[in-house]
Amino acid sequence: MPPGDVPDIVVGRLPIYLRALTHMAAAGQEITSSHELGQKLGISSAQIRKDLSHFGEFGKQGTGYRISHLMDQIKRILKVEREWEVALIGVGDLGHAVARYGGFKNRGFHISFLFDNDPAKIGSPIGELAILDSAQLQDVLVERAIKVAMIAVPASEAQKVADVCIEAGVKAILNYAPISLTVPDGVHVQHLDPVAYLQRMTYYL
Amino acid sequence: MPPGDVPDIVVGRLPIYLRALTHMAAAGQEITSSHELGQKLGISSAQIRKDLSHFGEFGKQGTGYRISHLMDQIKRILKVEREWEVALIGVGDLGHAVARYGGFKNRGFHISFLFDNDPAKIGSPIGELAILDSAQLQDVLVERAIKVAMIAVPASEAQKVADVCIEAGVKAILNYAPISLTVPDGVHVQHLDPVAYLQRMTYYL
DNA sequence: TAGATTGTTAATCGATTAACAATC
DNA sequence: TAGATTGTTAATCGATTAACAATC
Repeated sequence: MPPGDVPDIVVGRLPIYLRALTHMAAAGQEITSSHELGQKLGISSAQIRKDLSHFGEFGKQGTGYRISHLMDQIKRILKVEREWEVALIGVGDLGHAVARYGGFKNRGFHISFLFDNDPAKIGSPIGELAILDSAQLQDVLVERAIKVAMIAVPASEAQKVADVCIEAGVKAILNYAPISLTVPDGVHVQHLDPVAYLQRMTYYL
Repeated sequence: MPPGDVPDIVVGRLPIYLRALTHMAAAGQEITSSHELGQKLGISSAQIRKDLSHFGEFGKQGTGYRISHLMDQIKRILKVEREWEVALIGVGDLGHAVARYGGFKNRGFHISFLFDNDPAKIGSPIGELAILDSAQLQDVLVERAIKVAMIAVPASEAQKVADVCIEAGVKAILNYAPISLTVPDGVHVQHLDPVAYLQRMTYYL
């Protein structure tokens, strides 16, 4: 099935399904149903079946879904059955925490490079990685064919950093800076602005 | 306009508009139009006008929107013209970074309490706040009538912590743990799982 | 077999867009 | 005034849901 045929919003739910399935599997569960999964996530069972039907047939009538099989399939669809090398630009408090965050392991990503432009930080290690000079950013990204970057620099620098990444061939950017990045077609951005999510909830209070 | 009449997805865009307007204002700009704002955000001008029309009339034909006025109105709608006291539960690497994050200031939120269950951390300060014992969580939340919480504990504890928060009257939860929380009606949750956002992009690579 | 659950179709529901009168 | 842009209506587009035959 060609990517263009699947709505964005459906693709966006696949990681949620995968996350829930991972927890079920970790708890030793082997089989689930669209009904059970939907109840856990607050999504209708019909929607889950419809979403999955965009990509193939993964269940069995009367039984449901074998969790390990469905996980494998979703990983394949999302292209996270492999491990993507990720560059993290900006190693302040937040970037530091992201660099040490254990949650990328086994979910398709591995932070391979850290960059900062602060001379005091360049060369010092975080875990097993040394912080590289941002001046080398473009060269390293090109040479290592990095496609995925996370930006954790101040808002005032985020667009500039994004431009360099894109110029170097990066196609997916996770942006921690509280600013909307402008990118050309074919480059994907996701914004992780905690305040925006909080504001979205206070409306209802 | 009663909240029930406004689609969630519209409410979700207001913080994005507010963020973009804030940047324009910081750059000294005083007036904008739905067309300009839309272009910056990759959203159609019609959608922006339609979204805003759910809440009132904030612009002027032929001119556009006075940025400061529109910001005030959106802040009022989102209820962030005030400052919400927020409790942060879990002060590991990530929680630590969140606690030190300067980006909440002037956007409607203020971290007022830090909690952790690690005896080695309890009592030690981060900035101006001391880390409190999680055993006091429920009492403090009730006593101070806290409505907003951020959860940055390990996935295995997140649901338990959320349950305590909800029991204590919290109505909005920002969840950093990579797990889907189950909450009753009337309680709002937003999940900030960076890997889910990355996976959503790798589909297209 | 009887019960359960899938995958899919068609109907419903809701969101986005295009167009334009109103008006600054 | 002439040009620009809003707020709103109606049309279009797309997503969700309900229902059910297929089948494990």
